[in-house]
Amino acid sequence: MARPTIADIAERAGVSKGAVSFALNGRPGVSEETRRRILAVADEMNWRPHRAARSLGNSRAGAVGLILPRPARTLGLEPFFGQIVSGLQAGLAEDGTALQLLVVEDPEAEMAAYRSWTAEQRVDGFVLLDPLIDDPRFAALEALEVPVMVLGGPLEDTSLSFSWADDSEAMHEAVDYLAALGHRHVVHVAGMPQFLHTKRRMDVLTEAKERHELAEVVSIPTDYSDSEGAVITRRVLSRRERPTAIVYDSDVMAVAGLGVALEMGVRVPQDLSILSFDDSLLARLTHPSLTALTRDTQGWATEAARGLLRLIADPSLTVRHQSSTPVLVPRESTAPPAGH
Amino acid sequence: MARPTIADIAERAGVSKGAVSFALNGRPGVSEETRRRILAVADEMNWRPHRAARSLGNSRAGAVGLILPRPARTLGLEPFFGQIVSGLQAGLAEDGTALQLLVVEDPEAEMAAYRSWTAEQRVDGFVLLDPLIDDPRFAALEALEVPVMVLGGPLEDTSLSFSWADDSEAMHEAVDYLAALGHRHVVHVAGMPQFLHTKRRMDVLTEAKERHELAEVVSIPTDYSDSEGAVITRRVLSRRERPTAIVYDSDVMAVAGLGVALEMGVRVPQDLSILSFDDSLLARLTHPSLTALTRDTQGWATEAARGLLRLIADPSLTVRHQSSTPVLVPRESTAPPAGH
DNA sequence: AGCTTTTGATAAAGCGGTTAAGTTCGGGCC
DNA sequence: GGCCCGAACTTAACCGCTTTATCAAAAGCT
Repeated sequence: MARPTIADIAERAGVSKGAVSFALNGRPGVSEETRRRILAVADEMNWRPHRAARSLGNSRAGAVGLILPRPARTLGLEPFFGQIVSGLQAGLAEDGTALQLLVVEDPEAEMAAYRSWTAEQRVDGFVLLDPLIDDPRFAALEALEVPVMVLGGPLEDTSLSFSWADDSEAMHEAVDYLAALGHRHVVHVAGMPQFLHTKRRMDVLTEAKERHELAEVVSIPTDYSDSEGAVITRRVLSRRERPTAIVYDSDVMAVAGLGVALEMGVRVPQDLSILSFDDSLLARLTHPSLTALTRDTQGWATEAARGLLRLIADPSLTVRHQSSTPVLVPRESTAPPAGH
Repeated sequence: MARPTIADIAERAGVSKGAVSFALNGRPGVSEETRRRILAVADEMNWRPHRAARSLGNSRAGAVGLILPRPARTLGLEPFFGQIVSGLQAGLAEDGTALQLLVVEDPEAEMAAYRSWTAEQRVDGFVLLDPLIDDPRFAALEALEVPVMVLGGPLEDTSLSFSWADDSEAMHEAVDYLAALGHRHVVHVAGMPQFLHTKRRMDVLTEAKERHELAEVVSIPTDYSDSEGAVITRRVLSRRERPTAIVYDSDVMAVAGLGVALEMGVRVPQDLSILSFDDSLLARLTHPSLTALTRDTQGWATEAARGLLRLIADPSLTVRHQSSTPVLVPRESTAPPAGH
């Protein structure tokens, strides 16, 4: 038989459609006995709710959107995305909510997608990655009045919910560690400067210079690509006065940087310490393996997903969640500088 | 104003709901003039079709499912998935179709998801990864009568559509190359033996032994993890008679293997050639960089997505598409064996 | 002119659920 | 006994869009 509908069940169980709906959704209006009978029939007929029909009725799409404004290839390159996606997925699955993915090429397309998915009621909410400084998306999304969970923060001047990890604290830990090892010349190969977390990391570095009386501390922004990571590394290692330590904002760049060091005959960690502000298989597989700030990205995303579900259930909420601070995992790529 | 519906448009344009529907969907039943007027009104009111409502009517969900039976963390580890996902996405986006992702822990959950998503009409079709030998999913999916595009093949004894790349041919190229360099002892660190493509690669190797009169050729199956890759490598490099070349079925394992070689003081490529049957950033970032069989994974997925869309439009079709064969890209990790 | 087609539009019936608003009925209470 | 009430169901409207049946008017044909 084709898909059974609640009408079929109703007929078979000898009750009305309404009663079936009550029974199946566990709400009052039917006796326990009737409920059991209806459930038995539904089960026997192998009934499943029709998503679209349900959505039409109660205006819940049963899905949330993740829109990534990145060149499509980065998705395959940055392990970060895979972890985020599977983490979100795990959190949403608890509720039977689906994750809809869209990769777009530019910010305009991203905004257009938020608008159309909202208008089409395709999703019940969005997850937003990489909040920017003065992010124009915030106001637009607030105007759309759609539940949004931002992965990053903390955010001010917005009613959007967010889940953040304390990058500043983590960066402190990293710099303190390098300073304790005796490093005085540190370069920070940063990510995109418009990203909120990039800025926060850079700020910590500036401040650390005074605190630890470091001789040199520079943050150099990049686009996160391995090639820029390599270029910058080559440049700073070519200067008369080399840094003795480099902090990279992603493991991809750190690995690229390590490659440049080897290529230039700079020994790691004897001549140069390398620290990655992002951990993944990549950081563990290299030789020497990379000291990294590690965190449970997947768990973070799962938490965020749960928050978003709460938000969808009660849009008046504002969820502000702090996940665990990244932790320094020392590996082989860091050591005291030569002559220390 | 809240979401405008076609009823609002109809009222404003002074026509019936039906006429509006005809006009918006570009089908006959309204005059050109009326159509333009209706479209103008719709545009002005910023109307968007309500997905659920549309789906209810014509039973198209406007989404396809990708269900991954993997431990969630692999998603973040294997660049392969990111490329597949973004590739599929690109193909589906051309049609406004969405991609729904689900990561499940085991094959039972996978099958359950196929069933429930089909029953709930949540998706119009599925993309299937990693076809197995005598894959039990095929029959189940055929029984569900839902459009399916398998990434892999070629498949026999099934009506499912597939898009494949010629692994055998690629493996031939790899082995021929190693043989030409003078290698006689080759180890193949394979993937999961139940995977169709793993088997095909292993078969080629067996056959190549005779063709090239190689002294030793073994395929050792693994679970694709970096740790197994490392363990196997350590084992074969510890034997009295070492292989002079190792072919890895994934770049993650190849990188892990490279690490073991370095750790054991085995020089690459002087003492050992390493070839990866999978290319990504990973293979390029290591030192030495890895010779790899490379292919346009993303493009492959995009093609497959298009095929699936055709299939959804006309379920009587069977799409059998062959994408380009992986190509050998020599890098620094391969060379003639010592003393050759 | 008289009749059949074609064209352009309408009204209404779903699609498969949810839900507000009845309807029945048995029981408790005065 | 009459009245009121809550529990257990039923009815029917509705969600937004598609589609079929219907119809009036214009156009085509002999």
